[in-house]
Amino acid sequence: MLSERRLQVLRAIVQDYVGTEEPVGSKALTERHNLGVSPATVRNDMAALEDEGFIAQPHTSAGRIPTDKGYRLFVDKLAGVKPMSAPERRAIQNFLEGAVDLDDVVARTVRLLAQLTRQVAVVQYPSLTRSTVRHVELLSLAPARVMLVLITDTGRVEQRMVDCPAPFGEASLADLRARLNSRVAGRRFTDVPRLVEDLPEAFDVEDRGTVSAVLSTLLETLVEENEERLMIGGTANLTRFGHDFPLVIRPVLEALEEQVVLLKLLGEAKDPGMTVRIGHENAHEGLNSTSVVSVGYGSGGEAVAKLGVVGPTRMDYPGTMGAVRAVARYVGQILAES
Amino acid sequence: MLSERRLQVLRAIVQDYVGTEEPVGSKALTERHNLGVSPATVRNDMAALEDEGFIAQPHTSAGRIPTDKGYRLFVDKLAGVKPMSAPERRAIQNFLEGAVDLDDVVARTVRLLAQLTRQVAVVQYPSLTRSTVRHVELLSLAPARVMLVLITDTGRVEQRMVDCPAPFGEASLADLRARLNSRVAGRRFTDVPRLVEDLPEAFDVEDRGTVSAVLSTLLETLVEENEERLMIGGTANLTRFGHDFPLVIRPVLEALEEQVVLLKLLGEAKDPGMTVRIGHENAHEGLNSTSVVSVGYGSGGEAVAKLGVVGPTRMDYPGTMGAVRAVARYVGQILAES
DNA sequence: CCTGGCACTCTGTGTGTCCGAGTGCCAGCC
DNA sequence: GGCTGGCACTCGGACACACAGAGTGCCAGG
Repeated sequence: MLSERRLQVLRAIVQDYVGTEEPVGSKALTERHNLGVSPATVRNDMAALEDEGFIAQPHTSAGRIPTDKGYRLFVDKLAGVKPMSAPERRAIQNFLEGAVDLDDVVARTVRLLAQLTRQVAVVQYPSLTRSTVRHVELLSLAPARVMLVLITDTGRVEQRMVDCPAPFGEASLADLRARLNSRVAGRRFTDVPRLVEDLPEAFDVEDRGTVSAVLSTLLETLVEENEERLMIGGTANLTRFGHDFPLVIRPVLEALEEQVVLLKLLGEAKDPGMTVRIGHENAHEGLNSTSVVSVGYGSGGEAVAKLGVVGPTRMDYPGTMGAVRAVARYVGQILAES
Repeated sequence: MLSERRLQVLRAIVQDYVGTEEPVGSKALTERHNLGVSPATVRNDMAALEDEGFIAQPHTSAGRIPTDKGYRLFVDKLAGVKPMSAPERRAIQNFLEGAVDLDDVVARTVRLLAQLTRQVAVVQYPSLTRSTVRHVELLSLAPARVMLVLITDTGRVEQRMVDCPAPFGEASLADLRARLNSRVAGRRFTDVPRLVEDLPEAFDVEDRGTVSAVLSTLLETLVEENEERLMIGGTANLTRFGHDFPLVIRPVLEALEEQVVLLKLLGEAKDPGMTVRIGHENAHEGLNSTSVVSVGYGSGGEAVAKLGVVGPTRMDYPGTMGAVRAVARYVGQILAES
């Protein structure tokens, strides 16, 4: 196990490197943090930390920079989450409260996160699978064409076309609409399948085909997780990435355009609390030089989606985590209220 | 007026510079394009072109690069639009035909444009103001709360909450729904206001407040142009921008995140055909080193929205314009079919 | 176990030189 | 009058080199 002082040295290295973006040497360390020991001692500690793989030298006779493993230890053991100040919290709340609809909530959240962390923000739309049905609407657009509109408790609206196997009268449609809503309104998505299972039986034989078609489209919509949308913002912050610009930034931009990748990224974070994935811990190769801080958020106690930021591994972890957590909390509140 | 040969020289300079990204000198020009004259002659022509402001030298004793004015002349007079090849056209069509809904159409269009042009693609969602109403749905969510859902002919769905001044019964709601739809379904947005003007009069006094509230929300939704959304993609292509990377790319990324800026950008292009804005012709400062190629598209003959690409002023204009035009045409087809 | 000292190793920077590409101009030619 | 070849000039990029500065590892002594 590493001695207490060595951990302190590691912490100091991470902090300085994050601040200066430059490899940090033993002398500078002793000057800026009063460790109470000489540079020579620190050098010994550094050598030990390097042996353990927590820090590395870009080249001989340069200072040290933390490795992914070093950041990991820093995040897990050496640093907490820096809480937002009261004025900051108030600002967050004010900014989010101005939102007029779900799109706006998400858009504002992205902006806010990007601004607070000065990094790339990613916000997933509240997921369908965990929310509840507010209302299902059926519209007859043509004799054999029905439009299905699903409205969720988070204010999200999904619409689908249904081609009917047989013409479907307005009366039947109204009947189906009423029966459907009385069964599923207010219920969780996961409960819907068994609640509507026997619904076709209540209809005349000639209508059952259409009813089944509508129901299966509804169920499809409910489980269609890959339809999950997300919004990103703050990509301009990528320019603050580092010196070796184009090579690093390119794969990141590419990854950010792949919704699938991002959804997987957020989805992977199983931890109910905050998840930090550092450098190579990210499965996607293009993100190997980035860290992802993500957390679930939701209306009420339960998480319905994730949000987070993507930034260089050399990031201010405590501050970023604090901002992410605070934003998630307030977005949850806003969603619960609306 | 410039002689024919000088125009040829300008065209050659633009083509070479776009290809190599390096200032082009007189000797290289005569070698690669058989102009039938010697380098010395070309130098004289270059001097003339420089006097007129069509080309410039980065420094003395370097080759020339086109100025914004030079590109402008090139686009207006010297180059046409390069049509897509038949296989390319087929590929576009196939790719777009796989789309399942409006979001998907737009998403695919963005991807396609970004891939074809290897630049940043911007696609505006079909605008509300020019399209027609397919259906208006009203749902009663609480005694004094109605949700208004507007479905357009392009498949777009907008929803709004309406707070009613007085409780509103299901019967009245059904009545309003029926009357509303019989009047506005299939009509253009711009016609709606006068079509519903006298609608409140058909209702009991106690319901008129609510009817008015619903109507005014509907009208708001119809004219709310700033709610126009758009989708962008291919930002990874920004990395191919040039050498002086971060300085140029940063403002571009920032501009791209400002929907307002982009909408204005597309909106400014008044030309019914294709519009090309080169460098400083763009009002937004951050885009002064980019060119924007945009065009309207729409279901049926009429343009309902715009799409385009943003790239370095040093871009392949004929090819880009060809791709943009072709994509716009096919998207229009797809929208008309669905 | 810490410390001061010392020799060593790099990188980044600045200087000087050189080469080549490209220019502008001029005199001559068609 | 316009095109051409020739020539002197300029400037940026590449290369070599020296040098200062920061940082290291190691060792002997407290």
